[in-house]
Amino acid sequence: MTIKDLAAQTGYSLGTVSRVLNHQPHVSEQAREIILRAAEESGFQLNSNAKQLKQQHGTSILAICKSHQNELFDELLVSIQARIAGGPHPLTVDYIDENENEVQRAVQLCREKKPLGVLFLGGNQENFRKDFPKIEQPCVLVTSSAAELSFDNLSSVSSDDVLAAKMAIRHLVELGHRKIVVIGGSRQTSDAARLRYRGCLEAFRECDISFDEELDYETSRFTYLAGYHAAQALLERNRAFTALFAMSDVMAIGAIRALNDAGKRVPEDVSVMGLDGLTIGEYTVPRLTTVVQDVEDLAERSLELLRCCIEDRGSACHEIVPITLQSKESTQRIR
Amino acid sequence: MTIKDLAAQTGYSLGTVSRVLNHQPHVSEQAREIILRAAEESGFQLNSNAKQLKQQHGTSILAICKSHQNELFDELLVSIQARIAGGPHPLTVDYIDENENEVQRAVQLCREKKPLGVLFLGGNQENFRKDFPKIEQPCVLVTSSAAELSFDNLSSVSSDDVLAAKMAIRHLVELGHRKIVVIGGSRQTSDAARLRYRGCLEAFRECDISFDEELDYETSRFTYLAGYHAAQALLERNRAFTALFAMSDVMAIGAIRALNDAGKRVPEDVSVMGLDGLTIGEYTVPRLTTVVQDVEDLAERSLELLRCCIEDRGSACHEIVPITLQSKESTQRIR
DNA sequence: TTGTATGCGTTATCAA
DNA sequence: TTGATAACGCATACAA
Repeated sequence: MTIKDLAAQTGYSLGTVSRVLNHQPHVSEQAREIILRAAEESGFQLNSNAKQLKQQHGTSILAICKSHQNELFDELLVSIQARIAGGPHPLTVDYIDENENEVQRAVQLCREKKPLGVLFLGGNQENFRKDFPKIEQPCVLVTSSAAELSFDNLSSVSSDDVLAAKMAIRHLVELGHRKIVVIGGSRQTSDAARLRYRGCLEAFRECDISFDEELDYETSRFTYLAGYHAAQALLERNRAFTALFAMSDVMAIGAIRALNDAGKRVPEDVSVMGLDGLTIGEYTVPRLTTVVQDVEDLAERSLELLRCCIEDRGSACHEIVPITLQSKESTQRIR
Repeated sequence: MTIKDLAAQTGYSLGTVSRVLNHQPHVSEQAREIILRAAEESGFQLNSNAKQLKQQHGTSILAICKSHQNELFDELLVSIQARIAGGPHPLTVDYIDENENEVQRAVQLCREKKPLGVLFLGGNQENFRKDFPKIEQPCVLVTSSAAELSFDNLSSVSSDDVLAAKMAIRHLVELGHRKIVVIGGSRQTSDAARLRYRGCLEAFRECDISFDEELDYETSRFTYLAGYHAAQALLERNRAFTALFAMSDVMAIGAIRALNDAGKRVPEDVSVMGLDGLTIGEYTVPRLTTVVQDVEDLAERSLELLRCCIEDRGSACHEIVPITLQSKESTQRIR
């Protein structure tokens, strides 16, 4: 079934059918009605390959999701999908491993599929610096800032990672904790981890609290299991900490489980803080105290920035969305 | 950059360049080498729209994921993506709401994108019965059986839902529980919910346990929050139950939180069982006793069935993957 | 082994 | 307002 068939069927020409199907003007009401009805009845769909070949660009928005493990990205995707659903620009999601190069992948997909724009869920500055110039489409880096990169087709929407970590540490300090350990991502491969680590150090200095970068910090991947192991490693060092800050909720939940298994109660023996504000954190026992990145905000602003670049040819800009500390049950004042 | 440019650049003709790029025989080693190198250097990518327009079919596998909320599907997607990555058939994921008609959506996407095959993550028999005949591509329904539908291009890979629910109830009964309540999905819209409900009833009858379909059952969506509310509703009825079975881990985790908030301890006061075997269940406090659907198995068999239909033109078949009961900490023998 | 020519389904330009 | 026609980039049948 092609528009040619539809033309033959309705007695109109190819051109008229195409115009009707694209909601263009200069078509008689009668033609519009007849053709639309015929299309409806036969369940006709334009062939997007032909359409896009002709138009030299696709119609979809591409989302490249780095590490499906990070549940924050899942929640972001839900929100993005919900906003985009029903609209003219379907979302295509491409998942890649934490270790793959998201920018190279994007370069390939852009050449191949010519999407209208690209959303990067997570990403590494180094990769962008090297390969991003090959991309022409408007892009938005989500959850990480691209301000320093200053490409004119790369916007970004992120939280202030330094501040987020600072807020977490400060909260623990305000509760009277002075012996605090930290679980975080690899500072080499994750921008977020690097910035949050900096936030921790600044907060410690600010509050005049000692922190041994070797003994009080443990590197972990962003998974429950890695968080679990990291907490175990910290326990084995016998640093007698009263509080633990994990750079992501997933790690924090893994850590709480490890503490429990080691006979420590949370929050009575150890206060635990997370960062992200995942839904699951509201249902754990105890509920997780965390610094919330507003998923709805991130999704909304990302799409708005992308839309603005695509439709209005606006130029790149970099937004920081506000974060909030949500004090729940996994932290308490030291006795 | 098109193969025309590449032809001009290397001095060969369009046809030769195309043959090289498609790894066809009847090309001299020299031509192959020169053209491949030129393509490499310029980072050339075939235009997939033109290619697919010509070939009359796409190259990708389409996954339609119903309800992103269900974390089991997320885990499945990770596993599927991992298996498919790097292969010749990229995965395109399309998320739709729990209430949308996945088959109509598939019909549209199949006409438009002509994928090689379709994976349905979740689905409703009714929808298939009505609209599936419009689809020509080989498809696999994952997590739900399509045996009764008997379309010759629709395979399925699923767990035995009736048995899974039976195993859960039996386990609780073996621990001495006789007052058991159940949280489940809507039996109208979810096949899994309907079958699991049947399993519950059979187990109750088998064990000669009374179960009031009105008072001991609560319908819930497959989310933490809905599980939470469902448990609250059950508590308010004062049925004095000692065990609760939730038809999904997500609901179970929500229910545990509600029980805690109501001052009930799990498992001391109430034993709770889930179903799915999500990763998060290993990290909750207490760890969740559950009936595990093997995600790796489901993913592996689904892709294999699809591959077999696509490449070897095999016919549809319906597999059941084994499930296992994993007894953890959220259930205990009644005192 | 290589080159040439045709058509895939659409959009867009131009003439009617 | 409509219809004819030329491209879009590629695969492929056929000719050389």
